[in-house]
Amino acid sequence: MKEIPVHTPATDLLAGSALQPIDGKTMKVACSNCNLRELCMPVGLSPEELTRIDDVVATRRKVKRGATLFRTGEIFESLFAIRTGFFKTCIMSGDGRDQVTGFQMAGEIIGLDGIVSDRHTCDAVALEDAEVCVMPFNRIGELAREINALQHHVHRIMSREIVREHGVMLLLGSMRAEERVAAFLLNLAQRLHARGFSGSELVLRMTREEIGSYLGMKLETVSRTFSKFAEDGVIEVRQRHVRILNISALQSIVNQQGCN
Amino acid sequence: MKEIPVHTPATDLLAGSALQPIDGKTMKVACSNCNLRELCMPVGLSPEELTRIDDVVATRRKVKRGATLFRTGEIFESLFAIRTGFFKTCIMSGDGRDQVTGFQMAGEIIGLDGIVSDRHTCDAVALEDAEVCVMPFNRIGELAREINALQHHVHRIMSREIVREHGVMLLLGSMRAEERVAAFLLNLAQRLHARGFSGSELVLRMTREEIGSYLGMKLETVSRTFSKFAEDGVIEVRQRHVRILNISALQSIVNQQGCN
DNA sequence: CGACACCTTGAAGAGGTTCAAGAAATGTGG
DNA sequence: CCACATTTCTTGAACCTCTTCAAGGTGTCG
Repeated sequence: MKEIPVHTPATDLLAGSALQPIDGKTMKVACSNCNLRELCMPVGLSPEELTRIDDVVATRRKVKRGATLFRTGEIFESLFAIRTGFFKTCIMSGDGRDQVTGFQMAGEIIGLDGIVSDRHTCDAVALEDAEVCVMPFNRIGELAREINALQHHVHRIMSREIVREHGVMLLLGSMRAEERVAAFLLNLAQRLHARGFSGSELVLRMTREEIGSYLGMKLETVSRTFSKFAEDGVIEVRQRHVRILNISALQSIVNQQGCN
Repeated sequence: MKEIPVHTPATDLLAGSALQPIDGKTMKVACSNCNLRELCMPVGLSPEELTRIDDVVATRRKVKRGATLFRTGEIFESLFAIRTGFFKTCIMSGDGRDQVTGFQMAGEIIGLDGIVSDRHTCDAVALEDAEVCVMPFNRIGELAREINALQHHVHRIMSREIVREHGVMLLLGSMRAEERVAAFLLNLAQRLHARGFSGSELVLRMTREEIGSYLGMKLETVSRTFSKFAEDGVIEVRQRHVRILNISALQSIVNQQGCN
């Protein structure tokens, strides 16, 4: 794994404050030499463009485990790129029903839901200590007008989220419990793998209940399904540590056309 | 029964042809004097901007009932604004599972899913004879760079779709059958009402099976639920004609916190 | 008018939920 | 650092909702 010039993390002091490099250079928030750049920013930019892109990130912000990055109803001003940590987003219907709409990890962008109404429409909760890049949306807009690649990138990110949600609808609408869990594990593994982690050794950052909410099933069913997979030798489960022993078995579970 | 405001249909002659104003003025495809403009285009534009926006629409296209506007895998080039008619979008997983991801009506935009990969990732099927405005995406991009309101509008449309899908996830993930159907009917009624139709007199353009796919349940369950609502005097059903008799009853069904 | 697609309804069955209890991990405060 | 409280996870058993299978009815279109 490529070693990265570690950015001195924005100190807690800086967190949440706007646009105040503490000592001019070393603390400067910069996409241009961020190791996650390829995940959250467009590729193939000219050096000048790259430098300008740095201006998209106004500041960084730390979020402690259990704290919210933003909450339903709050004014939307910025998108957030996750640098480290793990989030869930969830919406709550009037009657107190809760639905996890996604789990997000390093390099992913959250906050897109807030654009339409200038207010956030879901909560973003850190499932482990996290740090995000704060990207004021109007600044993104300005730059996107000048840098074609950035404009297209913003469109692609939003489109990607739409497509992802189509996949979730397929999962929720037509898969049975075992298929859902298998698909969930495969998806997590694939995303972690893309970030340089093991593709078979997962540490779940969320509870069974949160998984269940996301997958549209009860926590007991999630637990039972894990146990079943473990009995079948497909995975190994010790609390939140999951090891995938037979990835193709998982894949065929997903594809086995359960209910129609 | 209120008589429905019929939109002056674009003549058959123009339909489908590319960019060929038949007599210079009257046939010109134009957003600036389209009665659906407020639904699919930004408001508050200057007259000049309005004129330029007309260039977004390259042409119109008619789609017969049952035909597809686009299909999974096809190259993505344009977004489509629905002028008349009714569509469903659906994805198909590798193993042949089918999932309806949405129903779209006049003034709504389809094709956003294709941006991320330059290919469509779902099928759009007309459920009744339809006509759409074809808006080449690169042209939208160019104009958005110059007209701030358009840029923001594009972002809002995509964000709105993301938020809509969050709602579907809530529905699929946490509602029971009766709640889903009630929510579905209310949503349809509300959207039709916003377009000047009756908010209580619906004509369903889709089959029970398509409703079921969208709501994650079997067609028989959809049918049974309709019957149940009818018995309870909440709606009246005659095939695809549904009349909402007690809208607040429907609303309380949705909010009655079924399973958690 | 007849073929076909669509819708309704019943009865049996399965998958997932609910309720409950106990075990394992995690965090807290003394 | 240990004991205790709390949260999280697992597992069992009964129950319920929705599905499945089946048959008949209704509407529509060539």
